[in-house]
Order: sequence, then C-alpha cells, then structure tokens
Amino acid sequence: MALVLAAEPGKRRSRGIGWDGIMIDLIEETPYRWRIEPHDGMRVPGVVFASRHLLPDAPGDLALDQVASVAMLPGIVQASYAMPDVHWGYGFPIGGVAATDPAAGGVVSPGGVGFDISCGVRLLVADATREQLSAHFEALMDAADTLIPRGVGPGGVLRDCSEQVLQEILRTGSVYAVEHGYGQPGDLTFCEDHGAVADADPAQVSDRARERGRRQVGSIGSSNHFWELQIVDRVLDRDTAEAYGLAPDTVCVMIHCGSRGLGHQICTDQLRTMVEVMPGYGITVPDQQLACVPVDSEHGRRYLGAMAAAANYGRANRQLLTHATRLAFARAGLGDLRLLYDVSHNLAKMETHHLGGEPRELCIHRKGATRAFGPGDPDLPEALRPQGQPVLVPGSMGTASWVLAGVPNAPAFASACHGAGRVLSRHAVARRVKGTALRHDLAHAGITVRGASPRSLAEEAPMAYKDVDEVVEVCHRAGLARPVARLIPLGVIKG
DNA sequence: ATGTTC
Repeated sequence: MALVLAAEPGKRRSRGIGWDGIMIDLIEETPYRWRIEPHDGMRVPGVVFASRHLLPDAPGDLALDQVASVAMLPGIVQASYAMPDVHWGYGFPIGGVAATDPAAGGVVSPGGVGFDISCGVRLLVADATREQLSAHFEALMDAADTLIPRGVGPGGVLRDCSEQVLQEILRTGSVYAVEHGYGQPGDLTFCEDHGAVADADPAQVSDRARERGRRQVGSIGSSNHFWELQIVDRVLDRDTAEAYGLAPDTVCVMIHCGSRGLGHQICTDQLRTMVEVMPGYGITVPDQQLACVPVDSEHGRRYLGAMAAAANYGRANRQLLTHATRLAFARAGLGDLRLLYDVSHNLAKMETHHLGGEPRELCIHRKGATRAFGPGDPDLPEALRPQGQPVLVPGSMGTASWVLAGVPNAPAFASACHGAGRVLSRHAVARRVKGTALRHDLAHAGITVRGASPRSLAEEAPMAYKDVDEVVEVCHRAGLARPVARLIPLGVIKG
C-alpha cells in the first residue's frame, strides 16, 4: 500500500510502503487523533492516537496496515484503535485495541492478545526513604540479584512446582501465592480482578505448556521485562499522587513480566487449532495471523479458558516476585513494600461498555495496551476509586516510567498506552549499540544494571524505543489517561 | 514475547 496523509486537502504526502497495494488515507481529526476511513472490507474505521511524530511511518512498518486489517474482523464495533506507542506485531499491532460483540458474531483472536498472555506491570511502594535507600543500595541490589530469577529457560521462585500446585495457580493466580505465604492479604485488593481471572480452564492447557510453566513460576524472563528500583522524580497531579502514595522521592519497585513459556505455548497451540477450525465457522481474515473464532463458540470458549489460565499464571508470577522483593528489602535492612496496583497489558476481557447509550457486553482485546478505568468504576478498589485506575507504563531500560490514571469517558474502551514502543528491531539496534559501552553509560548516569548479557542489553538500548515522555504526553492530549507521576530508575535487574 | 527456528 501507499499510505497517504490527508491532514489538509492538497497537502497529502506518502508515509510508507506496504505489501498489499492498497492506498490508505490517514485523516488528521485532531493533532493527536488520526482516522482511517473504512475501505476494502473494513467494518469500522481505524483510529490512531498519535502525534504526527509518533505515527508508525517507517518504510516497511506495517502497523497501520494492521490497524486496518483488524477493522475487518467479524463483529468488531466502533473502531480498530491504536495507542501512541503502536508498532508492528503478530496479526494485531502492539498497542492495538479492538472490541467485538459476541451477540453479533464477534470473534476472539489470539493475535489480539499476543504470545505473552497477561504480560503486565505491578508497582510496589516502599516505606524506605531515599536516604535509607542510598545507605543500603548495594546490599539491596546484591539481594535482588540473588533472589529475583530471570533470563531464558527454567528457574523461578517456586523452581519445579508440582503439577498440583501448577493447576492451582492456573485456576487462582495470585490468590494461590498469597494464600501460601507469598504475599500479604491486602495485596489482592490492589490487583486487577483481585489477582485471579474467573473461568480459567486448565484442561485447555497442553502438557507441553504446563511442563514449560512448571519450571518458571516466579521469574521475570528476558527481553524488555525487568525488575526495577525507581524513585518518584516528578508529580504532575498532586491529589492523585497523594492518594496513590507517590510523593516526590518515594522509593518504588516496578515489576514487568508475563506468563513466560506457558503463555507462549498456549498461544502457539491455540493459533494452530484456530487456523484449522476457522473455515468451519465461515470466517475468512485478510491475514492468517488474525486467526479467530466466534467468542460464543466451542473453540472461542476453549481459547478464553486457556488464556485465562495463562493470565492467572502471569499474575502469580508477579505476586511471587513481589514476595522475593520483600525478602530482598528485608535482607538489605529496608522496610516493607505496599502494592499500588497490578495490571495486564496483553489480554482479552469481557467488559460492559456503552454503545450509543446502550450497555453492551463486549470482548475487549488489548494487546500492548493497558486497561484504564476512570474514577468511580466499581471494579476498582475503594481506596483508588475516586481517582481512577493506576495505569502503569514501563519505560525502556534506563529511561523514565510513568503512573497515569484512568479518566472519565475515555475513548478506546478505557485503554491507554503500555510503554514506550519499539522503533528499531532487536537486530537493528544490536548492530548499532555495544552492550558493554551501554552498561558503562548507564552506570555513569547513576543507573546500576545487574544481569543481562551485552547482547540482550544492547537489544534494549533506549535508542530502540520511542520517547516514553512523548508517548505519555500524547496519551494525555488524546484524552486516554492523565499523567500522575514520573519515575526514574536507579537499579535494574534484567534477564 | 519465546527452551530467541518443531
């Protein structure tokens, strides 16, 4: 395709070259919102929340084609959305949001969730002051280095858990962890879904997925996942920051990880099945990577049951790492940690949203997009309800992270960005950056990085990502969420 | 994202 910007009549210009020969007009609705009119089988428009600078317009970047392709899915309602950190993904773009109506043949698509099912973030707020942290910093990093499992392959807080324990985790997520001593009862209050997605169906999780999962419960993994010691650098919304307990200089720990090999295997298994059964449901899609089945069907229920089990694994993962973090703080002579919030950014969920004033039960796919419920939402814990849901936005390594808050009447089914968004492939950035030099530069900037090979460090270099501050600014301007606090890293544990 | 190509 030749992608064309039609911001002002007579001022169109080409923005990229795709594969399908289709022309896409991108219409500037506001400086922070672009529209793709329905064409060639699109059932709804595409809507991209981005500044001109953040549009994914590199030559060969197919993210906007993917926004258009998602708009062709059966039962999709309102629009196919892209967040400001959108980039090219498997089937759906990363940073994509799509809602389907099961009552109108709406589908569920594994590509709309991603391989790392229930990948997400939690933020812990420490009792310790910045001065106390400084005095115990090396001891804390040493303890975390020992206690936080990470990297590819086996290893986790639970090491080799039994099949029985794994089954419990798949059914009850963080609830299992807390009930077995890996957390405090109050932790569950501040987890999305109170730590466990309902309707998990472990019977849909293959032997191979369970075997991979059994050996990794409570681990970070690799790539952009991290355990990070952070400090509140700036507060933008004083009332909300106060309610969240995020005063300037507050010490925090951010944990970003997902469902490891288990989620990956489930996605692989389910995609294989869906490609086979999809024609039987009379569904055709423009891209095999958009394989899908009706939400309200045998295979739709099977996928959602397996996905929910992986989601619970991801939540238990973050809960177990929270326990390990508390142990590290105790070992370093530092105080306790309180959970502010835990939220996924790769998930499909049934939620009630209003369409034309009417409540509808929709299947919301968020892939690289964070749920961002506004103030007063009954699904939020009482303590956070007046301000709205904390939206946790991890930055790239060595850069800031953000806490935003959900706003009333947000577009895109109450969703916001999930991070900075990659702009250079792992391969491309590894060619340009040397990991050893990067580690030195980060240390010089006051950021200690433990773990990670030079190669994996290079792959996560800040230059490979968009500027997270700019992404957050666009989220704010586009009305997706409001910035509350900016956090900067002091110490990082990476796989 | 991922026992980084079953």
